Amino acid sequence: MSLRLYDTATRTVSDFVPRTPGQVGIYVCGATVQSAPHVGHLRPSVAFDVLCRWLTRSGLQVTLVRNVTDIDDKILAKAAAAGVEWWAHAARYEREFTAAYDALGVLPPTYEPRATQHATQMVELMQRLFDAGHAYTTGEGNVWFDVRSWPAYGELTRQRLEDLAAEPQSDDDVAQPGNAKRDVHDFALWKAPKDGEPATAAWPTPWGRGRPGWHLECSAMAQRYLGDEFDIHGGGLDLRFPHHENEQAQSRAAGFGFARRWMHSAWITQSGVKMSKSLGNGLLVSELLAAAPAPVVRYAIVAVQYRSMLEWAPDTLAEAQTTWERLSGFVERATERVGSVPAEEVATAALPAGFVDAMDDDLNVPAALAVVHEHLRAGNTALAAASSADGDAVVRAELVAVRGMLDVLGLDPADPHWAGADSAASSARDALDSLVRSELKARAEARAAKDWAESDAIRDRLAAAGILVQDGPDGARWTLAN
RNA sequence: GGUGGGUUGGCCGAGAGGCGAGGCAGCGGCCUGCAAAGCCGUACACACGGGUUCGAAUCCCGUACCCACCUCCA
Repeated sequence: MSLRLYDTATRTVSDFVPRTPGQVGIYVCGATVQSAPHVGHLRPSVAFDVLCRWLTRSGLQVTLVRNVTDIDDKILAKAAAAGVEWWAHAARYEREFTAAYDALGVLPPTYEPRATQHATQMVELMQRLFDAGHAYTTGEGNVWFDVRSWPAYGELTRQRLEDLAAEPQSDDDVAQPGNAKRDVHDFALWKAPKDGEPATAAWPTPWGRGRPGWHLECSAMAQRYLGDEFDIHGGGLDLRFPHHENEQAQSRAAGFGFARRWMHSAWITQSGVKMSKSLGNGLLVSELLAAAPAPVVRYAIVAVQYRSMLEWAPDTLAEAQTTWERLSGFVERATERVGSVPAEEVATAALPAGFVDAMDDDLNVPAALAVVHEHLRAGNTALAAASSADGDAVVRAELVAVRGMLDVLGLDPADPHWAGADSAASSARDALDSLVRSELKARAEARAAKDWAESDAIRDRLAAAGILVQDGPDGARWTLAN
């Protein structure tokens, strides 16, 4: 295989060579489950889902770790404000994130570790840092990483300590009076409880009770599930600094190789500006799913290369909907013509070379979709003719090609995930089909008699009931209006 | 101040020295009794100013504007 991927550390696209042949380990920073998921959270979810699908399709065995940060300042603050336990607050939003991922067709990770369940690994990591002289404590529960002790600090994002803003970091990183950090840029490995925080939000360590720093948890969990060194570390663009820089510093200072490659997904913007809840321009996933079918939302996000800003324009969803109906319409009509294709065949058939090349080029999905559209046209053209052995062979070949390519993008319209095919809906559809067919039979007779008034009356009647009729070379077919 | 990213046609969005990506919307056809779907064709581009080159949207220099990270952030 000749997959090439961008690496944030080197800022170049280079050949992806798995650390262990045939296998790939990926760590992606997941959500801090402090509030409902919004459209911005979908970008890395979908981007790394496509990466994993492509790696799998390319024959690699993927181990994906996506963590859940279920303890942090905001969770504690919001839970306190709402008068609920912090862990109840976290659990609630973790469920919302899981539901959002599932709705969008994001395949579950191999492991989904929670920060609160890995205090042991974090203490072990801190001990290594103390032993190596890179950590120090300033009192009960407060443990810091000593950035001056690690000359490589800043290498991931090419920051020099003296160039960083000299102001204090977040509240947590400001040492208490009489409790001074050695350097303002030293970051928290472990945080002492603040006044009023529940006792359940602190864990014992040799340096006092407290809770995990945000950066430490990822380093500890990556090492726990992927080993000392692994292939790819991913996340959103905003995590590069300080989060990923700090992760790399503490893991390497502890003697681990850590991530061999860094990948970051770009923003979803509105009028060029990053969408985020703090700016009040974020769209909740629940709002999106109320506005459009889930695969339409996924298409809108998949369709842009993951390192490019994705502009969420007023008609983004409408456009995605049109395209999705075109894709799913072909798959439906082709399947009616040549019968359903086994999932196994879709998942293993050879993919068009142009599609493979595009995906191998740092997941150039827009270019890959251009290939999908080529095959879509070819399939539709074959479908426009009346059924014949040769023509149907073309239809089937294009159906397999289109579904295979879309499957890599998590967008195969015939995937049961999108069908919502429970047996009740299915039998209801069968019942409806027999009714509609008798109407269509009457219409066909009227048309044969050139009784256009009657023919159109039947079509109008069906349309009023939400059933659209389309005449084709082999007779009429019907679909439900959206 | 430091570190990065960007400016492509009405909109979205690939490309990255010569072969008019693709999609959506528009326009014109074909097919159809009509419609829908589909197919074919088609106008409108590479922020600005210089330069290199036989040839620049792509390379170089400069300018303008936009965005992001350096607090929490996907």
